[in-house]
Amino acid sequence: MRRGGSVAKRPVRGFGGVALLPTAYDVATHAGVSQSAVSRAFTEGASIAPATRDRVLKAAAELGYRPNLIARSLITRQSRTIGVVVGYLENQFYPQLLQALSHAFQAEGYRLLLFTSPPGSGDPVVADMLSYRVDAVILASVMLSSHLAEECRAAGIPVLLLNRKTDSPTVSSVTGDNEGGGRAIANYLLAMGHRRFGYVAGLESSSTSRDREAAYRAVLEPQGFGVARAVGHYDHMGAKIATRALLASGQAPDAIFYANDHMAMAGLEVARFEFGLVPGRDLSIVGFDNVGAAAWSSFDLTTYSQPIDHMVSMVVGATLDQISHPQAEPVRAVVEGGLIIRASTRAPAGAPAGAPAGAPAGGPAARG
Amino acid sequence: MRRGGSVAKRPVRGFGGVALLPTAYDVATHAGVSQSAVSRAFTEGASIAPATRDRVLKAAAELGYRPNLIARSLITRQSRTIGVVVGYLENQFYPQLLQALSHAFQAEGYRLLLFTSPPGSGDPVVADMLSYRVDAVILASVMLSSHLAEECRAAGIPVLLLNRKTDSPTVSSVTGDNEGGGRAIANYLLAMGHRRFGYVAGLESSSTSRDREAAYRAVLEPQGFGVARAVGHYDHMGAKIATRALLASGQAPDAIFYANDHMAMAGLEVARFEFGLVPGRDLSIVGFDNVGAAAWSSFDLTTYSQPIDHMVSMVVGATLDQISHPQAEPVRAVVEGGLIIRASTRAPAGAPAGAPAGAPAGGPAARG
DNA sequence: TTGAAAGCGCTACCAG
DNA sequence: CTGGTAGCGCTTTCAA
Repeated sequence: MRRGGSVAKRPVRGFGGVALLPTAYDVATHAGVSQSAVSRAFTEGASIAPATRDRVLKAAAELGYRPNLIARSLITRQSRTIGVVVGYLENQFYPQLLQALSHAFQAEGYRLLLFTSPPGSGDPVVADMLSYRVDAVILASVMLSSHLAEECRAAGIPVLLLNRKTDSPTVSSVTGDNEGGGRAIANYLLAMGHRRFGYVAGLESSSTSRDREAAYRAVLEPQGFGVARAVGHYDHMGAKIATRALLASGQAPDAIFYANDHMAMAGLEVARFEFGLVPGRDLSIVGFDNVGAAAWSSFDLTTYSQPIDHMVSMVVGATLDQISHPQAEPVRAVVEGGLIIRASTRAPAGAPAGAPAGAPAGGPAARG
Repeated sequence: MRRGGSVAKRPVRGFGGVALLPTAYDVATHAGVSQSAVSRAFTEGASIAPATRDRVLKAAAELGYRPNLIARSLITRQSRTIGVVVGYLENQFYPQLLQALSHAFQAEGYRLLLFTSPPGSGDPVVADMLSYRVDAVILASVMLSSHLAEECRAAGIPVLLLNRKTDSPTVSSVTGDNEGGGRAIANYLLAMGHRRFGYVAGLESSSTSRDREAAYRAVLEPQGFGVARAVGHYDHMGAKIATRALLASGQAPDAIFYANDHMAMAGLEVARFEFGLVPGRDLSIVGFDNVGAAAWSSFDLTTYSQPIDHMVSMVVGATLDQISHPQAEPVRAVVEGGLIIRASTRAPAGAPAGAPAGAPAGGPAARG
């Protein structure tokens, strides 16, 4: 006997005074069918007569019933929940990514369980994603300890890295085209006549920053050009400090590539407001990501785009694949972007610095 | 008999080839205790002998066992999950809020289930938070249909509005001090000698925008000053268009208050780059929120702060209260901010426009 | 302090 | 197509 057995129009109040939601059992009684029938009525493609179904749905609506996804998860062993770990949301790229991820997964019937890694605490907080039985884990811009990766693997939970790579062969990753971007930027700056180059790294530990820098140098150094270098820690203030160091040096670079737009915007401000330089005339500043604010007139930043929608659709696809085929090979996708030329870089002789922005070149592509 | 009855060192592989995680039952067998004992070992303050507990924990570690929170939720009727609905993350205020919320709730042992409302689709997506049995719902910057609010109430799920109010007496809310901010801004602009005022609203439907405007007008209009007005739709481009309309008019305002920083930054760009005006000299521009970028040198924006940490700790406290005392009165907290004076507003005669930024005045406070 | 047993609300498998 | 029945993995009585 359940709760005194009576069926109420509205959620029954339990003995503690807390509201109890109606269950499939209540609906069944109300509709005069079995509890199984109620389950079927709410299961896509289940074998149930339309009439029965309608009767159940009507009863459910009257009682304000909704299937309890917790109970469903317990038996289906699918929580329809994706654990997402993001680091810092200051860099606009990540909120944009998060929003796109959320929409894309919602469209597939999944929800995001959000985990932010507070400064110090790495794994411990993240680790209990496993207790929540998320169907997959997506790590955007966070260190993944190999221990956690191993635990996820052991638990059969797919791990996907977004905008980050790892050496571990068991985890999939989706990144922008760091190599292509670094090369494109170097070539473009060379073509614009620059000869003194700088690079502001994100974090030394970041594969993303390293890959961009390596590709940039791979173009410049063979031609005999050195690259002045500073570390901006992916941070607004850090990038300002790095820029000051670069610009205050004897042979200050007149072309600086930043590991991302977030830092490039900070650098541009230092050049403009502290050194009185005009970006696009006295020096060129280039970022990476093409975040929304890069297009604002305060920055008008030349950058290499990371097409968020493509990256997200790629990672969603890979995630769903990994969920349905746990033994599938991990994916390592590189999504091409394109050089977006704006006013922060020197224009070719004869053209005004503030020339119209170029369209992104190239589309998405997966590469081995 | 479970799964053939054998206990493995590592997660057993089920028949479908999918990894099955060890259960409390497996751990019990391995440790030579009952399954109840395993449960107790993982329950804070349960009655269990230290020796037993250690034995269980050791066995659990060997098997890689983690309690299944889904199963726990089913019986405790607490998912330890908070549903958070955010609208658009372009405005940096919301990522900041989200990050702070996430950290604060994580510290209390709760996780955030993220729901973003795709343009168009309002309730439907959000509605299945109820199916996920979230312990509470926090709505930041999203319309709450009274229908959904009612459903939550019926389900006994507390609803909290963050940075937004409603007329419904059953939902709690935590907002910044829109009235105090609007007044402070008006008084400050008056004191700086402005006589032609403008306001750029967010959305007409937004209580936040309306409250700020009303307070602003309540100071200005009794003194005989009108307020030119445009709607920026809380959007970068919308704010630019609104600003153009204001500045192109015959009697253009020389002091414009924007419903938030996100729009104020756009407006400042229009004034500076399209109208050749120098903010802080030719006109004053004021925002609301004090987002991170407001302090960047490109904007150096005078604004009224919404102290995120205080708002978040307030909403977390209220949420936990509502969860543990479902019949508690809804909270309506207003968190005071302070006027942050930067270079985007005209300085008093004699002082340079780019005077050092002032410190926020006043601290947090809850008011009825 | 401990183990056995009874569910939480649901899905999935049976017969019918 | 339908109703019964057996669990999913856990917490929580209840006796011992």
